[in-house]
Amino acid sequence: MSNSFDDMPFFDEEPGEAPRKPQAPAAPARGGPGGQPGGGLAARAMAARGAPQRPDYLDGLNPEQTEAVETLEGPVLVLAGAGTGKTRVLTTRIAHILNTNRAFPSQILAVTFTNKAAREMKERIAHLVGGAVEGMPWLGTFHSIGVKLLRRHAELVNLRSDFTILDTDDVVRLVKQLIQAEGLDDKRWPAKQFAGMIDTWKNKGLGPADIPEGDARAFANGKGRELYFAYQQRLSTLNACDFGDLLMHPIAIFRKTPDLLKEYHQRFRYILVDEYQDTNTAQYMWLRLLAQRPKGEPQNVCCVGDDDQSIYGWRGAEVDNILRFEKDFPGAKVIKLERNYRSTAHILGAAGHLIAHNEGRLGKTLFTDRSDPDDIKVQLHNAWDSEEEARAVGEEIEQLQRGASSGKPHKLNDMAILVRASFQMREFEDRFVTLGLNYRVIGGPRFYERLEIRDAMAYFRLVAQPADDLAFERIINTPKRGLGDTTVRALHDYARARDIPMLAAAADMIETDELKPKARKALFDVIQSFRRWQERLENTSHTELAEQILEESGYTDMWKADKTADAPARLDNLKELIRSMESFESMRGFLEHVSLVMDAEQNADLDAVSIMTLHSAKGLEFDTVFLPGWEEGLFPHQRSLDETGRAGLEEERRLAYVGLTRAKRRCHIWFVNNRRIHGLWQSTIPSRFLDELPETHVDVAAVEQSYGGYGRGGYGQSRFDKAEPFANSYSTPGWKRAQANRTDATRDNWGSRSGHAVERIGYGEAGPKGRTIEGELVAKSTAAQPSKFTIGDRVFHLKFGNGNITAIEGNKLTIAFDRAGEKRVLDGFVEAVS
DNA sequence: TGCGATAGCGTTTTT
DNA sequence: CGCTATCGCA
Repeated sequence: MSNSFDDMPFFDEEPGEAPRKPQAPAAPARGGPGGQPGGGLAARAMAARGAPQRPDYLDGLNPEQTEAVETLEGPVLVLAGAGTGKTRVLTTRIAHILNTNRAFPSQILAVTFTNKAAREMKERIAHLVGGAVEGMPWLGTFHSIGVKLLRRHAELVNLRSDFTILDTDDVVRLVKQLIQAEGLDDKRWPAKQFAGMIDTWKNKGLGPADIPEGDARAFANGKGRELYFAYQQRLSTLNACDFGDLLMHPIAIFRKTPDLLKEYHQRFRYILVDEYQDTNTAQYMWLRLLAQRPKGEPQNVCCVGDDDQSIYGWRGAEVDNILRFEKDFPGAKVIKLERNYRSTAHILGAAGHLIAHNEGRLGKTLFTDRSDPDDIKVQLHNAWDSEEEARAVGEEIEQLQRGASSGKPHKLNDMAILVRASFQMREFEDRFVTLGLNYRVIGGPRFYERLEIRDAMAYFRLVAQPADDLAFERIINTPKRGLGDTTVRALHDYARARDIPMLAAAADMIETDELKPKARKALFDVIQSFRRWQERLENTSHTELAEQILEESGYTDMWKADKTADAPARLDNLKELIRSMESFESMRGFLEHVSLVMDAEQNADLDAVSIMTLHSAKGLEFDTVFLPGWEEGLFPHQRSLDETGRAGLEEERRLAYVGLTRAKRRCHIWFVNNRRIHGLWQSTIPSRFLDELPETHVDVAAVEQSYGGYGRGGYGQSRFDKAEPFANSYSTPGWKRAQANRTDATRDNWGSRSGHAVERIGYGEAGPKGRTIEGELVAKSTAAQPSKFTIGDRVFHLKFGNGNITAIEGNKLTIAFDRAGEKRVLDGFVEAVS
């Protein structure tokens, strides 16, 4: 097999992706009417003759990839490291199944986590097999496939097939109503929290009857279970589902009707799952049900994932699913993909060394056999504070853009800033605005989550699905029609008493005299409007209807009359919404799309730096990556350590690994000495992850100090406080610890360092109460202690210098600094000056 | 009903 | 500190 790609533009693409030969004329038409899936006679004949034509799409795959593509019988686990061509394997495998006539497109179940991944996969398969594959009806996210199953068999779980899918916002509102209906204080028992609990339960595959007693008691004076039951009951009445149900209901259906399950077994000859490390328990159960086969029949399940990139444990993903694969699927073949086509040796070296500090992993080491004369080590920088960090990153970006260092200009599109928490983004944005540097923020508030979009959608939903009470309540008085709380409550009660939708209740009630004349008239008008719109549903194009609804309801007028600054933008968004409906066949199709696919495309034309969280960076790659904020408490994040201990630490480390492995050529890590958190300046110490990076692959860039400096007695004991980090190779505590024994809790200077950090960071006395993880003292947030200072005291602060205390509030001091002006700081950061 | 004051809170995010 | 959500008042 030709595995050389010396002639390829370096680092630009994965191997076989580059020199794409003219598409094979091959891509045989398969499965025409009456065609037999197994019946590629010509192909078989050819194979029989012993001169199998090796299909084009297999060219350029390395041996492991080839094995992963060609091992079609029996369970396969592909452990695909970052940048090892995972998607390529998955898509080629599907192409191979189709091309060898082993199955029709409709007999392949391929599951992804995001719609984006599903979309990409479809495109790539189409490309591979020459665009001939119409179908792949069962390629999609767990949820979208769940919907599909559920629409077919809704009646088995007491739904109608036109059920609505509620999003988080709807769910919270519904839960709130239930909590209030129980006569509970919704401040003491926040709906949001309970909605979160329901979601967690459903991720674990637990219905109201299955949740642990402890969980059930923990909420609402022991009414947790009751509330959960009530919630499910209410969903059923509303003919609605939440996201969790899209997994739970299919599971219930399969369990309840084995015959039906058997049909699906016969249908799905091949099952593929992407990002297997991210599956939660419910998804796992779902998969197990579908993957079962009678003894003797092969389980053609192929799961692809990377345990080192499991970063969603906090939302229910069970890494254990991937770690356990061989037990779950006896006889499974495990294929590791470790040859990396993305990053330079230095970047891989740094990332590999870091991730080796984790215990619970299957163990892979990425390598590249390409050598780059320009291979740059990972650059480690320090800045005095986050402002300086943003300034310096901005400068570096401008230099790259100008081509200052390497001669050729770099595109902003090839650069990204990956942060741990979104509050970090702001400083970069501010800086880039002043510089006039284009940037784009990935993630953040989404198009379909905006108020005006949600309102408009509620109108559409109610027209298409008159039983959608949540939509009804949302817009019945938007724009204002004089249908306030009293009216809505009356309608609500009336509807609940008769078990009918609120819209129907409204139609009833205008016939009675229960409402005040004014409300009655207003309600009458709205209902007339809805009747009108419903009639048009059949014979008017959905985009036209949508426009009419927004016009006639007075919704657009409402925003036109609004003189707040963002009103014009909202009107634009509404237009955009209508425009985006054009690509759908019907209102219903559109609504379904929106409930499942909440993302909107970004403007790809603009050359701009990307700013996003590490989480949303998974799966992406950039030439140059900036990783700011590597400080204890932020990264690894304190809360992660507090809440999930060592598992949390390991997940944070995987996040760091994900960050590093996004970079193709250049990776810049930053840490600062001072960061403002919740409005208070806090001293920070370098992240322990920095100490876990190998000297051989990291350069410590010159530390520039704007002012101040470390000055008074080192307050971190990290080697990064000293002029010469990496004094001797592999002598760092982290590395030694990893080498010594992965389980042994050696109390090296980690403990003292973190303990020290605790003091300086001002989290209070960690002291004996601090939690210990593997010999590392983890800072524990504790209540503030009264300050030892008094107003008027003269104090010294590392960042701001000398000043006088003007106010004290617990351990928070307001100080008028001689140079820096008035600031609020924690008292742990200042020293009395005599 | 609508706005201004204020209490509370402050990782990560998909579907 | 800055955002949001809710409350109380006009």
